[in-house]
Amino acid sequence: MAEDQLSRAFTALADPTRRDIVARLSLADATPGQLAEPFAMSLQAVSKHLKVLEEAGLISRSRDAQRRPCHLETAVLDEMTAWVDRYRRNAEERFRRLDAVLAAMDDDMHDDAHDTQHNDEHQQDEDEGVASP
Amino acid sequence: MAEDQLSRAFTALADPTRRDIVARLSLADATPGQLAEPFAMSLQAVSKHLKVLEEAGLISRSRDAQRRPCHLETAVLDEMTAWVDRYRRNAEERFRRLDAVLAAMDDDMHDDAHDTQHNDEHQQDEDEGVASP
DNA sequence: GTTGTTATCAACCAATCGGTTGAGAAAGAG
DNA sequence: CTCTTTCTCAACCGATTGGTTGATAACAAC
Repeated sequence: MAEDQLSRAFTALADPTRRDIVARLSLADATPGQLAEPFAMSLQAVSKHLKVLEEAGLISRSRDAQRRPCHLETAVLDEMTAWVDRYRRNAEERFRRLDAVLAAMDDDMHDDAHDTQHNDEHQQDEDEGVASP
Repeated sequence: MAEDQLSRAFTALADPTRRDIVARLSLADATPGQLAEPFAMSLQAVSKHLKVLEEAGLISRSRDAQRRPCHLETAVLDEMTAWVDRYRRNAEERFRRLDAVLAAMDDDMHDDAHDTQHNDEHQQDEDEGVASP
């Protein structure tokens, strides 16, 4: 299964039922019973979904008599946007540089034959070590 | 399986191997062979991962002789951050209002007994309709 | 043509996922 | 105490996942 935090978080949000739960918890805390009500599935199934969300760190649960109200935690959501945004920015920065190179080549076409050395596809820093099997 | 775009995208990034591929593609386009090289798994396995990423709309593939260079697409990454950020903001805005209510209650303690009606947990707009089974 | 390289397709397999039902724990109400 | 409500745990089931190996397609090089 998904071993690390980020894998658990993405796995959790990969399910539309769980995304709907997160969407509703963003508006108000709710008990498993309240969360299960609009779905055409058993309370036990929703309970499993909540467990997945909790183990991903996306929600926390307190206690109120028999009830176990669920609360959305935003820290892991932050980590997710940070990850996605980092690589989106990497890519867009790369495209921006490529556009600049193409523009320079276009200039040379109209200008003269300069010795342009365009040097895209260079390596940068890297984290998230090579995935282990 | 994951039927909608967002589910496919989150599912795709739920796997550490695929996240590593995305990370490297954010720096430079690469062929399946180049992408498979650092992994301790077969080229066929990586080819499957690329198929998942492609069907999620996260990468596109062109053609160069036998090679099928992969290119990271940023549009779906944008949709993912948009989704996550929306509900993170919902939650944080809600917490901010709750803090305000608590501060007002604290004021009343020091002030006098006013007829404060604090009205959190109200409903807002909602999309992502109730998930179908 | 044949050979070599690159990548995908197909079939298989163990493990996981998302649901079910049934039993039981935990707490308030009579 | 018993009864009800709320929720979780356990066992089961079919479908999907993530890997494997083997065959094959597509193209370059010879």
